[in-house]
Amino acid sequence: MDMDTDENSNAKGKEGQGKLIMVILVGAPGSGKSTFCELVMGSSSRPWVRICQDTIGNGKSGTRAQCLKSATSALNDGKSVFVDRCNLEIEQRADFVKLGGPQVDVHAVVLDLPAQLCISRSVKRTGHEGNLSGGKAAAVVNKMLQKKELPKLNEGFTRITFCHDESDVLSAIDMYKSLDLHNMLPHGCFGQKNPDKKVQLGIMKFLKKAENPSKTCSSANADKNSPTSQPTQEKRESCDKKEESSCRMSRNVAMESEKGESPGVRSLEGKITQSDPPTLAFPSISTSDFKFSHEKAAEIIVEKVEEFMDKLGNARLVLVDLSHGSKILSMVKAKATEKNISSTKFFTFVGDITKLNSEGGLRCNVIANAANWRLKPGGGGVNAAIFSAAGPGLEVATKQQANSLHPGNAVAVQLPSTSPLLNREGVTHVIHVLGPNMNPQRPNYLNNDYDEGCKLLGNAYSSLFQAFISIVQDKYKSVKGINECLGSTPPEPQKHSENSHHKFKRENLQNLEISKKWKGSHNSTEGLNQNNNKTVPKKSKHWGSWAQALYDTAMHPERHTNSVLETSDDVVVLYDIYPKARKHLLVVARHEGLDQLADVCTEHLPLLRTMHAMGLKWIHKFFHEDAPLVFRLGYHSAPSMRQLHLHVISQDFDSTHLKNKKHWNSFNTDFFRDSVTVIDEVSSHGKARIMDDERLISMELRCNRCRSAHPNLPKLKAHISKCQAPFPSTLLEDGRLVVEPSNAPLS
DNA sequence: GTTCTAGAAC
DNA sequence: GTTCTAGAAC
Repeated sequence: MDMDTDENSNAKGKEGQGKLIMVILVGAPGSGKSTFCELVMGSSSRPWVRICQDTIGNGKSGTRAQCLKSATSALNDGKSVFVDRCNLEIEQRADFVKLGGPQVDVHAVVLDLPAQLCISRSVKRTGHEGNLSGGKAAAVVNKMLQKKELPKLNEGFTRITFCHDESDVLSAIDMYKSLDLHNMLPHGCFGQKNPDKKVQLGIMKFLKKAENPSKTCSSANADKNSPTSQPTQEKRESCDKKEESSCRMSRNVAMESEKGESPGVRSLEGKITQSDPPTLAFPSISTSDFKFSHEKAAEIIVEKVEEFMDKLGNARLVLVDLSHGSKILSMVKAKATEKNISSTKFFTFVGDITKLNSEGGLRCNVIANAANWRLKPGGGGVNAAIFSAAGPGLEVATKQQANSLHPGNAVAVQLPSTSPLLNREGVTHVIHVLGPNMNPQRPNYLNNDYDEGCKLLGNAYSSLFQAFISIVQDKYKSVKGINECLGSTPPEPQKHSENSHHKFKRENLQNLEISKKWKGSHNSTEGLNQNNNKTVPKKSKHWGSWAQALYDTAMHPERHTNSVLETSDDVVVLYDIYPKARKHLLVVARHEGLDQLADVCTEHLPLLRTMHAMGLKWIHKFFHEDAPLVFRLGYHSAPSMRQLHLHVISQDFDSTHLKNKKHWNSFNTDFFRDSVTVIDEVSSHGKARIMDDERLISMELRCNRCRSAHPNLPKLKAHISKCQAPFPSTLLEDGRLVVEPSNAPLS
């Protein structure tokens, strides 16, 4: 977070000279709003008035209207104003924002501190005016945080400062303290950590979070910055003040909990703080539904844990299992003891991985999920439990990272700010891991090939632990979107951006994350992409001579009468000369300059609909003349041939021209953009989503019906010629698959 | 987009 | 030895 007040205030000082400031504090009870105001007002040369809804009612509870009135009159008196109320929802702050104008800058200061901390402060609070104390505090804070809507500039704020921890808060206090009557703070968004993902997609930008200057300017506070950290230490080491004792404590925690004794409700006592060591809780991978040998798995777990010991720093790994009699836990524990692995850094724990904090008193900022290859909720066991506990946001956030996972890989997903798993359990990331499968009933069955299986399981744990270490090493290394903050000056934007970008790319590859890009045509976006994300291809693409055939046909259909089936003002229809299925034709747009899907925007919607309708018309012709076929209509994310063309292709893929992986995957992964989806996306976002990641094309070969994997193309082709499984449900939705009416429903 | 072909994988 | 993939050239 940029708290570089000297430089910024000098630079912008003149701009808003003499203006008043209204600071709308945003934060749950116990987040420190009142303290913030008091500390600023205690030593500021600018006249401030604090409007506090808790006190304004003179004993009764105050109202928003009273606060508004009071704020207005303070501003009229030439005073700057703190609006000291929770203001967590847009609606709650809207009327205050309206008071801004030429004479008044409206700022938000967001005290987005850990829920646990707010709760513990609220519980302990005695002299607070709001009288929110006692056991109800936790419930109230949690409820309020569920509704939290982080402020955005487009609500009318000129500046938003996000504070995520004590040191952010102290820096922000210093910054506001330093304001006299004349200087102002630069406009924009500062310190945001969890941008709105939906918006982020549109203008994704990888940006290193700038070094936090507060670390230097308030270093004196940093050490004692832990009124929050003290209780934990005291609690954990209550029987012995010495360092070594914490090892024993940790071991005790593990051992005791396995006997069913809860270590306590630390969350409500405020014992859980940011100073808790970073902890990864993970289930045993592959030993449950995937029926992997427990003995072999235990061996691998301990081996991998040992391998990562030195890289952990103060971080911890915890193997979690729901059951008390867990065979895998006792095996792992025995082997770990045998190998003298530090029980501070690694221990086992019995409990529900989605309730480790609230029920087990074990704070884990990262948990691993034994995911399925599709990274979807459901199934059962840990996967179902984690997706359910995390709320729908996890699926959305996961989708933004990857569509699928190969055995042996892991992908880390940051939980959205609304996730109950984050707010209740303090889990910031879920790392999905896919292990090897020894269950013939499940995908990627290894047929008891334990050579391969052990290798994959080892890889799975390596990927998991590495992903965890990456999260710990730099919690700000994650993608930072800038959404509405565009146009504002990001704090020290160039300082580390390139470095972190490379790091991020490395991680991406390692984790097999598949990035989804919206190739925007907004100027601002392109500028950013060019500067900061070199992986986004430029809009203008060079087309080889062999790529011009469709363009030529579209522009001069009269020269191609032998191949063209139909011509209209907008499109030409022709058979693909190298059909990849029994029926494969192309509907080619005739608009000059419309080379590919990436060039399509809102103005082309009518054209897209025309192309789709033309495709359907021809499909219906085939229905009358051929064996029952199923069709799909769509575009390649990155076509080889110039000129926008819609593929209309039957789903048998029975063709000698289908010869390689690219042929298959270009029609059977997300690289293929369904026409229906494209029209939806262009309608709602103005652009279609482009998925031209090479990894999609090199993905394993999977049957388009039963999704079984096959080692090479001939084997896949042999399989699909026989497979009669129903198509995946996602394809059956919204008319992506076109089936002859008499032949429906598919099953 | 395809064809050709070296060499990896079986 | 044969099958299959993947990169270069067009």
